[in-house]
Amino acid sequence: MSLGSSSQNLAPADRAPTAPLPDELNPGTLTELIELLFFAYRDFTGEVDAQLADLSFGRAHHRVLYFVSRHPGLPVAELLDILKITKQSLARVLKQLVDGGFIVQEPGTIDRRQRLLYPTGEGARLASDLTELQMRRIAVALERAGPDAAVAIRAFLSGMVSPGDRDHVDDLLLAAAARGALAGPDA
Amino acid sequence: MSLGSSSQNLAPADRAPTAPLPDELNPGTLTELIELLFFAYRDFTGEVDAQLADLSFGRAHHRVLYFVSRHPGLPVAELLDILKITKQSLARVLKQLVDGGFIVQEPGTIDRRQRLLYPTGEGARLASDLTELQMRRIAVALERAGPDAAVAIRAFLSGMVSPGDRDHVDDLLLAAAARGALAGPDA
DNA sequence: AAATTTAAGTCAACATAACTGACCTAATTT
DNA sequence: AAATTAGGTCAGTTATGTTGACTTAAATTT
Repeated sequence: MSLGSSSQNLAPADRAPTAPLPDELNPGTLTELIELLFFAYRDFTGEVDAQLADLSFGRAHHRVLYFVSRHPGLPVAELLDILKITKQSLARVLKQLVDGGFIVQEPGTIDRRQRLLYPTGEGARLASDLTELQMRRIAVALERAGPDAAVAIRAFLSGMVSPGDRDHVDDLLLAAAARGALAGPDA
Repeated sequence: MSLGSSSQNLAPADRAPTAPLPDELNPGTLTELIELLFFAYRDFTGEVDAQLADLSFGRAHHRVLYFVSRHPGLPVAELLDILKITKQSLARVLKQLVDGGFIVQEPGTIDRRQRLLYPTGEGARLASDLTELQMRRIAVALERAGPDAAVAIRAFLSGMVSPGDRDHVDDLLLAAAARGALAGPDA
């Protein structure tokens, strides 16, 4: 439409009667959210990356360990679909986690071709430690947003997921919630 | 709406009198937000990555082009601080953007050691195209969250930034808003 | 029962984006 | 004049991803 960045108080002339979208959806607000998302994610992952560097693991290991701990019994194909990487990429990282004793692979009982992934005790403990760091950060952010905002924030983040994958993601979350996996530090 | 497991309407029995922290800060909610953040960011960046692959550019190029377009005249040191990478890492990517005619470097007028980074016309156009994709995605997500939530979401994302950097990030956003840079698709 | 498909693993080569460490130039500050 | 700072550069390394080709074993289809 028109507006430069935020809203009013420019030359009032060319502002005209065009006000079709709610003020919160103007480019200035959207651009700020884009930028904040970058900074938020940079630090959200950076903290955990730093922790993992001590174990000579990287972000890729964390992602695998996280999803396996959160969804124990996850088949490899499902993990690939979540991470959107190739199985060759996964293989190296997964092997290191298995060799290190953080994850075990069990043949599936209904389909014995599958390798279902489970965290070991140590794997679960490590995952829980890292997740606790991230939960703390989220809790801080949530307090600043006002805890009432949690529902809206969840809707926002879910809305960022590509439509073709949104149902899948929601299913995953539902399944995990029903299972009560990785309940957290107090579990 | 979408919510996995939000709150009420479970068996009312085992809900008990333990409510020390606000219901929204329980581990289940925090873990869901962790997970949604991963999926949201995965797709938020994935869409743009796919676009850039056609130009044989990657996410690193996008980040540089984005910040230079959003903050024209950015000194190299400031960009390094934003991206939290080394200057050797930046060098390769920046060179490709300069060689490709997307970014120019001007010596600073007050401090002639500095190289201030500016987008070219083509650079600004490309940045704007990519940003428009991301704005659309954010707008969709914001509608699902309810546009009133924009303020809370901004507070949330800002709260995710590490405390030592939060003021710096807020300053950056303020400066850009005042400048009105990268006005959007119509600019 | 044989043929096909699927889940997973593996080997090899390669690309990108980060890293460390050492060193250089030019401009500014002390 | 000396020291510091902004930026650039060369060389080597690591982490994480990619294609493509091929294998095995289990399930499914014909």
